[in-house]
Amino acid sequence: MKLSAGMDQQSPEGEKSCLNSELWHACAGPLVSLPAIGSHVVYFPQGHSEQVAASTNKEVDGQIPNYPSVSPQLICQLHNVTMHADIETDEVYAQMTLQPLSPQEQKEVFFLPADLGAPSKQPTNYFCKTLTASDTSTHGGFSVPRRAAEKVFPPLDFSQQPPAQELIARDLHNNEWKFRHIFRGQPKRHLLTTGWSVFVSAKRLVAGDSVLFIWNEKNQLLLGIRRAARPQTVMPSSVLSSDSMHLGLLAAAAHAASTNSRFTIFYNPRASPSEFVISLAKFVRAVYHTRVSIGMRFRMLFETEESSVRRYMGTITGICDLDPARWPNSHWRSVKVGWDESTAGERQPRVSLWEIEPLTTFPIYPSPFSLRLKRPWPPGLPSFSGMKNDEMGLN
Amino acid sequence: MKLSAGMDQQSPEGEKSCLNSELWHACAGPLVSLPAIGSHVVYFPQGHSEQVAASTNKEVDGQIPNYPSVSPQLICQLHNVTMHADIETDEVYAQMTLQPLSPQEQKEVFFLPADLGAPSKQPTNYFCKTLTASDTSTHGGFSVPRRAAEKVFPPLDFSQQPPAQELIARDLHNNEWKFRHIFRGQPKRHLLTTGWSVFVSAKRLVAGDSVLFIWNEKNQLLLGIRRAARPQTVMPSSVLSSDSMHLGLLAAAAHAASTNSRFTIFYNPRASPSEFVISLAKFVRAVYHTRVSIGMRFRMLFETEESSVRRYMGTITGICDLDPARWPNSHWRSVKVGWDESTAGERQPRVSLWEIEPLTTFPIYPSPFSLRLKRPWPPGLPSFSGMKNDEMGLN
DNA sequence: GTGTCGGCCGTCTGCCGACAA
DNA sequence: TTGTCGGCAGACGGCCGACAC
Repeated sequence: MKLSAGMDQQSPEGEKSCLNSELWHACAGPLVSLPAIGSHVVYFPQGHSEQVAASTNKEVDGQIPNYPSVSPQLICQLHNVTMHADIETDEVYAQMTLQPLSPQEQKEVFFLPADLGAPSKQPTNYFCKTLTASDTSTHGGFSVPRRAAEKVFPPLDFSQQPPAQELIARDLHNNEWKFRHIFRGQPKRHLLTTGWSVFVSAKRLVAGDSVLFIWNEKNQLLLGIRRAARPQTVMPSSVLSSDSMHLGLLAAAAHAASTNSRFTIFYNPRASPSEFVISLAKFVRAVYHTRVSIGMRFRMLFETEESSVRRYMGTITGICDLDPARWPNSHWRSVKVGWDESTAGERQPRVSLWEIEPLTTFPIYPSPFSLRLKRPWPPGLPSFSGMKNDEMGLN
Repeated sequence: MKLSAGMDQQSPEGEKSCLNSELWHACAGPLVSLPAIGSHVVYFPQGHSEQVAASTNKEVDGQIPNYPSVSPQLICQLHNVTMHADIETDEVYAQMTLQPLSPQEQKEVFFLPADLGAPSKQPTNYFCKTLTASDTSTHGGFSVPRRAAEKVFPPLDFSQQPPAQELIARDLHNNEWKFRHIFRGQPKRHLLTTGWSVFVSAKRLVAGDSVLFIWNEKNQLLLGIRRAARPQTVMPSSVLSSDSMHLGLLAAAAHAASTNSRFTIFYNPRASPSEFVISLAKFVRAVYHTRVSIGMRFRMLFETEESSVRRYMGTITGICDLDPARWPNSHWRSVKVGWDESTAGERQPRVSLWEIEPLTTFPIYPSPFSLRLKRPWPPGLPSFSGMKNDEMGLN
């Protein structure tokens, strides 16, 4: 497939471009938000590198230089965002086309009105169930939790005995799946029978994976899957060494930054430890309009098993560079934290400023951008490098 | 998985390092040879790039610069070669650790004795069959070609009626597969029955794929597969954009060349259009000890359906750079050719010198290295760049 | 309210030789 | 010589309520 021109990367052949946004976001999870097309964003090569490391099961090697040297945060215009799903696995990912701003453009953009955007809406009429051994066995069908069936599926005609109907659901690839929905048994329960096992084997679902049904406002039934985090699920690519991949993303960013040209990245919400393309407004608010200090308490959102959110509390224990040698003066995971709950071993010991809500006794930013920047841009610097300590009063 | 140190990349966790070499080579095909560990090789970033393009279904974009600039051919020491097979697909690939030589080392290596190496031996007791619709259907078993069964399988005890035995074969991952081998029917034929369908579904084989049985010298039965070239089989990676991958391999080679440090590449014999790591001896012989010109006739080896080799004839129609802008003075696919047979549309219009056997009326190199190099190395140049025209008397 | 099981059909897997290419 | 088929027997898929947690 020969492409016309430019560094934009098209979807693979045959991929539907009209992928259902609601379903994509439901599969991606409640915490994932994609910045708006045309908006300004901050891109973190370190975070991108973490995603590659997670995808290849390979940490960044100590001997890979930051080569060629790239700023730890690039302000870009987001020219395009497209939602995709892997044909084989249904894994959701987004493709973004970014264009680094010139130093002049970076100065100007700081005075534009804030574009905080709307957080992505999770669908309201949906449910998500983790599959049991019985659900995935060939011996039977799928047991639908009662509240879920009543909320999400069309009502059954209870004059029939037993009440039953055919459900037609569409997945991320717009494929159609038909299920017999029946209410039977003693005690009575909702079941999906005929059609269910075809779906399970086609998607290669196993106990522990989750399925997700949405009843949208157009009265369509949508169907997504989320695979359980299996330790061995991500295979190292046999295409390119992980070292080359890390160098590749750095080189792509460096080349784009030096020529102010576009480059393309993929964001895998469920594979990546953290979002690494952040809306500029969110970044500015967190980094320049929020005062944090060691000992400060904060809250942070996490996703639950059932695809909803809950807050965990913690305390800031330090503020310093994650990787002082290769990424000095980076805001990426610059905050060291301790978590209140004892199961905290699963939560990362370092977070970025825009991921947390510091708890203060007084509102320090009554409305966005009501506080002026003392110094909107360091005169001599083309990027954020070196700005952190000056602006935040740290150290 | 945290690695100890260095830029060497280890196998994914759990991968057997003692992968059977015979079986790997049989799956890779008769034309694939891996240079010996410790030997000197020439690495072609262009060829590596072609492999990435083939794996991502994405041509190299015209706007990707050769960035940072790399020599089109790097002389390296081959520190390590390991054979691998993809856990999901059984696709064979090799991982190589290469270290570019310093300019001084490059000069010295030209005067070392030639190491032409032995071509990789294909096993003798083996057969390869393309699966029919009946072979892959759930309705029956596998029909073993008579000559194949008699040559490769242990002899049956014909005193039984019908004669039958259990065969145990091991695949690339050293997994065991059991088959009932029976000689029955009217007319009599060899069949694999019980166990066959488990294998077909586990490996997801379809009609058109091939299986390969080897009876080795340790009296073990080995079993490999080769999938048919399906147009849509290679998915674009959702990990890294293909542009970044191309930049990554160039950056990795450039960094290694500038620091004389090791780097790691993957070679997929059945995905890559051509080998891009060539033994130095083969390269030197083809480029400096063979005289070719436009109009010259040549032969070239190709693999057949049945995993043997045959020669096609052609005529040299031109000798020039494949990509003069980004890769000037490269020997990669520098020879334009026309093929004798009318089905020639499937064979590439450009080949490299070491892939062909020019037909001459007199032997121009009675024994390797009997001709001295007029000028072993261009004094001012650290690499092969600019050498081609001088040394070969072209243009 | 829901996960798993025994029971019980019905369909499809899978082994056989027939037959033809 | 070997690819495909009809025939047939048995295994397993898949629908049901029972039962327990």
